[in-house]
This record gives sequence, structure tokens and C-alpha cells, in this order.
Amino acid sequence: MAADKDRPTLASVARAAAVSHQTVSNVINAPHLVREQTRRRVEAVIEQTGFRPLKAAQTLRTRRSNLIAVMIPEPGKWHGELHNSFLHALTRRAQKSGYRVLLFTATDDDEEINAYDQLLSDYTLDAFVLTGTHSGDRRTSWLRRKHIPFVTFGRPWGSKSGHPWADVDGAYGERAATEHLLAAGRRRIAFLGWPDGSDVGDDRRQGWAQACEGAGLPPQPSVAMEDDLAQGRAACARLLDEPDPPSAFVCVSDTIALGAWTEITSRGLIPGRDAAVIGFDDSSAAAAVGLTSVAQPLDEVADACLVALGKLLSPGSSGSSGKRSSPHDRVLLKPRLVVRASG
Amino acid sequence: MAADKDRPTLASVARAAAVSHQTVSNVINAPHLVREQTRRRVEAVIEQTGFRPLKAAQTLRTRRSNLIAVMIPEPGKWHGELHNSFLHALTRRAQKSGYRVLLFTATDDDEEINAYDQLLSDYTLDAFVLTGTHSGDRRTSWLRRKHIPFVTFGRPWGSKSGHPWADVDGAYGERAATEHLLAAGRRRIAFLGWPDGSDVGDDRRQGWAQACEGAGLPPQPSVAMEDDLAQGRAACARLLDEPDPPSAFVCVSDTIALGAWTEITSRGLIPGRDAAVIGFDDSSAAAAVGLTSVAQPLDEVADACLVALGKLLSPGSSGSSGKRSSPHDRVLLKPRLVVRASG
DNA sequence: TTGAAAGCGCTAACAT
DNA sequence: ATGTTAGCGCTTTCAA
Repeated sequence: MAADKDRPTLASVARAAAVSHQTVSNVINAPHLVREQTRRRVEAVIEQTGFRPLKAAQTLRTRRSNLIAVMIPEPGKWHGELHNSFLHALTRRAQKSGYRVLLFTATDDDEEINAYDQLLSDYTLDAFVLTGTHSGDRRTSWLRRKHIPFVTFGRPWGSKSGHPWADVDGAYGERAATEHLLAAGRRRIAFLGWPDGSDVGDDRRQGWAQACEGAGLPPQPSVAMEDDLAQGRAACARLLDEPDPPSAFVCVSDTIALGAWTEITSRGLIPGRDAAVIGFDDSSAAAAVGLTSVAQPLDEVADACLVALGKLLSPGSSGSSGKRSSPHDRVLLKPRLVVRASG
Repeated sequence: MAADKDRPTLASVARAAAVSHQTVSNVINAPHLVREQTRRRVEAVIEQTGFRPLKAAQTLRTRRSNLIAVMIPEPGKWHGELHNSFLHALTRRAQKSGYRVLLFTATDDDEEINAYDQLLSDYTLDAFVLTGTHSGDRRTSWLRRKHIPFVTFGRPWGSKSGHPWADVDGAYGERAATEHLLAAGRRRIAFLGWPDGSDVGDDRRQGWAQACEGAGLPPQPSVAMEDDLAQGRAACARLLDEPDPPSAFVCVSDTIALGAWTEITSRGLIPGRDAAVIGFDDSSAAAAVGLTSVAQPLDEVADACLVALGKLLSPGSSGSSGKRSSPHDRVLLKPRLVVRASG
């Protein structure tokens, strides 16, 4: 490719600094073993030549690549904008810790596991970051069985698998949203959610339910639907046409909230005045139309993931009997309610 | 890490197949050099053991990693959703061709160049894919100077740099949008754009201007602003309050279009009936509110990028005198107008 | 504290 | 058509 004929190597640096290559290696990997004076001399040469060890050679020798892999899901499966922010945060943090992020795609869990296998043997990956965990997740059990280091963005729903994870407290978020509405005097608060059995959706709905109950409200209406704007709109319409229509809608996602928002608007009503709507994810669409929404602290999630990985990969945790993750490696982060015109 | 003590190697496969390791290597890299019978025997062992060559070793030897790097921009700089889709498409295509995508971040061109340098020497990258090209782009000149293979998503604005690129014809998109409005009988069509000097923005505005002119319309109003919803809304308001208000708004982005859409809606007018609005990027927000928008064919862009890279990286194009890119490596793709309620 | 020897797994060049 | 030799650049032993 490029002209890297004259790339500096450990050997060339050693020659220039009049030491053995081993000493150069030590300056980089174990500076405390090298005498101050020698170290400075070597460092000067490194600086001057711009020497950087070749990962391929290091990897071949040490079986560590400083690479972590993340799957990039099909657009639309996860909210793309959200995933992009997460990826960015993760990449930034990884870079700071000397890691790089490798991307791959897969369309289902089995394909993803297959990808792990290939990535592992091809690129000597150090670890994985998984998103979208769910009950009965085959990926986490596979990785555990193989003793591969990994962290998940998402709790180990329905399993007490002890792997490190970071997640956002969806129940807390919806509770906060609901309490915000209660404080504004709303007394009829519907929930527009996903069908039962989606772990994330159930968790979020619970937050709403808890807040309603805590306020001493009678049972409030709850409707389940796919994550689709039209369905959100239809559900909202149906509820508004009932005898005792809700004056507020807490939604499991921005997509559904936008549906409710659209229906309200199209009736000539004003979101936030005539009926409140709150979404989840704080997408740019929410910002665009003035939709109040629950924002996930993706930077913090990425941080937590990397802290956990750091522990997993630091000396002492290798070998097939990797140590159990400490409580600090299960991080539940609080989302933030971003109040806009709609609620 | 994992238990890869017993990982199959070239040597172990060779032993099992009773051939030299070189023959195994040939079976993988140059099958035509191996006798049918031998090949099948070796392949059987490979299949059975699940052998896969270690990239680290291959890279060390060949100076090729099968890795291509892409920068992931700060969320908000590029529309995150868009970039996520592009990344996904790129990763998929790359995977199919035996490449993997490595991510990195940078906050400006110089930092990005710095990242190239590190990535190159650390990970022996094969190529880069750049997004967001602009006039006087330091990145492309740096890469060219160093003879590093790369493709850009975005034309080499303002330079006739002969590197391969793929881009979306923004002028075409806005022309199509405008003509669509003209066909619907609109005769007063404003353009809400970015300030002069943004290559992409200027290109898009031109498409609108051409269509207006082509229809024999007198000069139509054009307003420039930052890519911000509030500014889009304000501009729309101002125009609507003029003596001869536009009946349609062609916008340089969905963000601005959403602003116009909001203003129209808040006046009790119906987008698409009382005043048309068309955005650019076909974001989920556009879909959410029923905003007509110009969709970029990101899959095709990713395809084109990988085709071009394939040529660049295939045997014959290495060395410091890499061959000039063929016309096929400058691909201008037509976007598609997605018609919704707003226009 | 430093140096020398060996080898990670693979491919390129050559010999057969 | 297949085998042999050498070495990519680094780190890990071990010796000095």
C-alpha cells in the first residue's frame, strides 16, 4: 500500500538507541524495569522516529488485539439514531483506553454467535459488547460457556447470569414521566406500550403503573401495540373517543408517542395543553416536534461498559476461571426526563 | 481469554492431511496450484477441524489486514440515523467481500488525519472510507500524498482530485421534489437552505433553482439558515407573512423542513393542502409526521464504495504508483422522492 | 538492569 | 505439484 518500507521497528529503534530490542520493548510495556537514563534515551528515539509497535506482531505473540466487537443492527430494529450515539460514545471511550471497535452485522442471535466465532478466530478479539439483551438470550450463554469476555448494554433479563452489564432504568424513566404529569394535575394517564413479554417494554410499563398507583389513582388504561407510529396514533384515537378519555399519554417509545402526538394535533388539540404526551428515547424527531421524552444516558452506558471490560481484560482475569463480576459491573443508570411542549 | 489452546493451525492441518503447511496455505490462497485430490483431502481436514488462518499472522506477513476504517461522527454533526444506516450497509457489504469495518472518532479533519496515521501503523489498515467531504478537504490530500487507498462518500468538491467516490445527486433530488410540486400546480415555491458555501447545500439549492427556471417561473424566494428546526420554522413564518407567500417549501434537510412543517401546522394550516413541504434525508421523523422527503440510496452508496475499494485493493493496484481510478469509480446516485402527506 | 535466543502462525521464494 | 527454508515484528523466557 503506502510507502512503509522505512517504517521504524523495534529493532531499528534499538539500534538507534544503542540498546537491545528487548529494552525497547520494556520501555513500552514495562518502563519500571528500565533505568531512567536508558528509558529517556529510548523514548527520545521513539518520539523522533514515530515508532509504534505493529499490532499484528503483538497480537500474534500475545493473543490480544485490543479490539472489541459490536454488532450494528439492521436500521429500524433498534432506533438507528440511538444506536449511532451509543456506538460513538463507545468508540470514543474505547479509544481512550487503547481499544478499537470492530463492527459486524447479523440478522439473528444464531448468526451473531456465528460471527463471534469467526471474529474470535480471525481477529483474536479481546471482547464483545452486546446490545438488545432479552430473556433466553443464546448469545450470552454461548459467550459464557466459551469464557469470552463481554459486557451487555441491557440487563440479563430473566436469567441470573452473572456477566457484567449496564442498562438504563426504564421503569424509573416512565415513573418520572408519569409523576411529572401527575404534578401538572393530570389524573387520567394512559400507557401506550409494547405487547406483553418484551422485557424492556414490561419494565417501562411498570414504572408508569407504579406512579399511578402511588398517586392513589384507579386503574388507568394501557394499550399494547407494535412499535409503529400508525398504531400509536390509532390507539390514541380510540382512547380519546372513550367516555372518559385520558388527558395524558405515557408512551414506551418516541415512535408511538409521535403517533399519539399526530392524532392529538390532527384533532386540532394542542399537545401539552389539551392532552399531554411523553415519549422515550429523546430522538431528534421528539426534539423536532416538541415532544417531551425520556433520554437515555448513552455516554454513561458506554462508560460503564468500558469500565467493566477494563476489569475483565486487566491482568488477573484471564484464564478459563475468570473471576466473577463485582457488583460495580452491574450498572443501572437513571434516564432523564426532557420536558418540552407536549407535557 | 478463551480456551484456544487447541486451536488448529496450518501446521496441525498439514500434519493431519499428511502434506506440508505450504500446501495447506496454497489450498486456501491459491487452490489452482494444488492437485484436485490433495486439495480435497486438505479441505476435508480444514472443514473438520474448523481451521481458520489467524489474521494477525497473515497481516504480519502480507501487510494486509482486511480491515477498513470509518470515522463515526459526533451525533448531530451528520444526521445520526443516516450515518447508522450507511454504516450498517457498509459493514454488510464489507463482510461479504471479506473485510471488516473498524470504527474511530475524531472531532476535526486534523484529528482525523492523525487517527489515520495511528490506525495505519497500528493495525495495518487496508483502506479508509470517508464521509462528509468538503472543499479544501485536508484528509483526501493527505491520503493521496501517502498513497493510501480510500473512497469517499461525497464528491471531491472543488478539487479535481481523481480519487474514487460515490455520492448522491442532491440537485437531482431537489429538482425532482420541485417538479413534483410544480406538477401539483404549485407556483410559488420557496427554498429553505443552508448558508452559501456549503457544497452539499449549494448543490441542492441548484436543483430547486433549475426546476423553477425550467418551469418558466420568476425568481422564487430562497432563505439561508443553519440546520436547525427553530430557524426553519422562523423562516417559514416570515415567508408566510409576506404579501405573496409561498405555497410550497423545498428544504435542504428534514430538520429545516420539520421546522416549516411545525409552523404551518401551528397556524392551523394543513401541510400538503394549504402549503407543501418537502425535506431531505427521509429520516424517521419525516416518516413520523408524514413529511415528503428525498431519500438517499445508502445501500447503493455503500455498494459503490466497496466496489471501488475492491478495485483499489485487488492485485495490481498496490505500490506507490497506484493506477488512476476508472470512471466507474465516480458514482453519482439518484435519490428517490418519498411522497407523503406534506407534499 | 540489560541482552540473547526462541518462537507465535503464516506466506514468499526457492528447490525439488 | 509439493516440500523446505527463511523471516515478518514482536514478546517471553532465560542468561548475564
